[in-house]
Amino acid sequence: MAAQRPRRQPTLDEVAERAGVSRSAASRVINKAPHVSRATREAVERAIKEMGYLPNRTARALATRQTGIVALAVSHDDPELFADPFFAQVIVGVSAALEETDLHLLLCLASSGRGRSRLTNLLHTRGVDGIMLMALHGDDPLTHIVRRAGLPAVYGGRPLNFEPQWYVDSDNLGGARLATEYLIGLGRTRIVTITGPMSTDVGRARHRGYREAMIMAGLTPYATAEGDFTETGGAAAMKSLLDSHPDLDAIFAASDDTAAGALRVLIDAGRSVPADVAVVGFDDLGMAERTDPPLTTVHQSVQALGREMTRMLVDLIAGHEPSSIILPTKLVLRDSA
Amino acid sequence: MAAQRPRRQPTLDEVAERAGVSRSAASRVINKAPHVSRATREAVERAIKEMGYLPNRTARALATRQTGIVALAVSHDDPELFADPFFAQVIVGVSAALEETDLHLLLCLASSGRGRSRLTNLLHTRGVDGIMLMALHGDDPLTHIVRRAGLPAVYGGRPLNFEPQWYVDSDNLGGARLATEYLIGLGRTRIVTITGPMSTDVGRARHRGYREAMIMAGLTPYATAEGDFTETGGAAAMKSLLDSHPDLDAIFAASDDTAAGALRVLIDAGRSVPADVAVVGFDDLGMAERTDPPLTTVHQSVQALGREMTRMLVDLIAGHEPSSIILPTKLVLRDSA
DNA sequence: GGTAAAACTGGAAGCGCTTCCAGTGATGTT
DNA sequence: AACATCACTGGAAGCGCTTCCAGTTTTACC
Repeated sequence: MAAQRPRRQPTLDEVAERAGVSRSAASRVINKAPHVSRATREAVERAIKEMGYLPNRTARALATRQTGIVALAVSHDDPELFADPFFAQVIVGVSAALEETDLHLLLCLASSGRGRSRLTNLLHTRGVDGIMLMALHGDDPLTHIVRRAGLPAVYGGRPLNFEPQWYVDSDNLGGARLATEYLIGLGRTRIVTITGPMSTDVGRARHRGYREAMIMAGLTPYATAEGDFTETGGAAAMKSLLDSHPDLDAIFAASDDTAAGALRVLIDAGRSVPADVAVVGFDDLGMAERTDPPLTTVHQSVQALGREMTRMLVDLIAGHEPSSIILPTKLVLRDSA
Repeated sequence: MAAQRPRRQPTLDEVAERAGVSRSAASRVINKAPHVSRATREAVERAIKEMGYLPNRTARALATRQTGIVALAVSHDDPELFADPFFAQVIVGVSAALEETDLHLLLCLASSGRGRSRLTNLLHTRGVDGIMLMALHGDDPLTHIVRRAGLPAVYGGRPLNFEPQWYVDSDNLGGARLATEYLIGLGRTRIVTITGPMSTDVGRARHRGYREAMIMAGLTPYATAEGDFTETGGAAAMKSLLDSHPDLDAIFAASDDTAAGALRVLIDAGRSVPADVAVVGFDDLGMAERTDPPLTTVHQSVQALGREMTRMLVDLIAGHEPSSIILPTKLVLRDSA
């Protein structure tokens, strides 16, 4: 048995006929437009209720040139990246914000070439009213496509190469500085950092925060190893740092995963945390509570990121002029520092 | 400065005019319909290329009554549930499958009442061509709505109250049996289980698998405590089991989070794992590798779940008659048992 | 009571596409 | 040579809604 044939939804014409008014009148009451007499409105409302009428989205979209859908695009070569809890949090934030509107969320994991061209097509064919972009790599062609499509667009996090007109970002620089200053305040001086990929803005900003804090405190940045935000990357970096600077006494890791990897290596090397080596991470997306010892880390509010991106996009679509936002980060003290 | 005005996309009429043919002819070549002469096709194709024409999605949707969008709905009261890595994996699977089609994914976190009514509206207004439903609680009104809307629908996991016509599910029963049999094979006899919520089908199926394995082996199910799939829930259940059955020698936990909580309590209570107590979890979504000791667990392929749901829905939309699927689970041996 | 302005109304023209249909010319069959 | 058949074509009628506009009624005000 196939899906049961739905009984056809009534159309506006039918509603109008039943209410004994013209289609335009009916349309006006549905859209709460002015110039509708009380009698007309009530007749139409009654007919709507009786017939269970709901306006057809597509038809309305065609007439108004508004789809009522916004896209969230995660453009990254590795589809598994999406498994990072970061995105789930973004989506929770986005959804919460959309719930206060009439917009729906279209999710686009544009990893492959095909995925990207599908997204491009979606934009060019006016399949959505606006787009939120995340995790672009530096010279993502999507950037140009979005521009050329002239579609309202907001960025989550800044791409490396250019400053988008509208973006929401966490205060990575400030957070990194905060973390490093805290380590300095603890009396540590041989503070090293494991960065994220230097090919990303996040990676660079968090590194820069570390350097600035060190220099402002009159210390020299003790050592740097590049990680990739992953646990294994963190472990590898930790090993090489331990080799080259065995006397290090604190670490600022650019992500909690990185920190977790570092932590493991440190323990294995017989260092006690935080007594011998203090460790601070970045993100605070759950993982930080589950390391051993629990991780002191810089908290960023990812749901807020999603929420603010959405609000910004909604504003943009409504024709307003929002301004970009940087969300504060804060230090969360646990046991690793 | 507002988003730059996009230069208007050319329409089919304009393409037809440029190619010197009628609109219907142009439409035919775009849709690769028959009855198009070579000359016509080439003229139209040239015009399309020259003008950079792309058919307007909405207009096409109105004419064909197909939106080219499918929904994935997560209907659950707690929006945070979505943060569970499970859903990210589902989405990766869904996206991969959709990439081979011309469909896009609309994601609907229908937690609040408002969220649900927005979803309802989306369905009734024919905003999507089909829907995948997940995480419904027993008597979710969505079920009826979907039915009434007569929309192609597939379920991810079975709801408690009824067997949907089309669903994809992991073999929870079989997995639980596998886990328990393994513990039995280890020579354990005082095997307890911490279940998921008994108000869910997953919870019940995994419990039933445990009981069946025990009974088939001639053992009596030693003790059961109800958990809620979370780490804290697992810890609480573990405590009470340890109280009432201090001599237990193995645990089948209905999820890895549950197992992690149990593990913590066991270690704190001075039991060694797996020597004193063997522990097996369920899910294998990353967490299992990070517990101490790493968790022996039942692996379910969540990406496959997403992928198969999608394929099933696509089939359904195409008018075919797919059949429901149960995906095998398998035991992954690590150190906890 | 007369006028100007305002409120209301329905007809009609879109939005950009698909698809049915009747008509044309080309091809094939006896 | 007459006929049926087929591929092709463009006109026209949708899909279900919004919105402009011109006309009609009401209201407000002197």
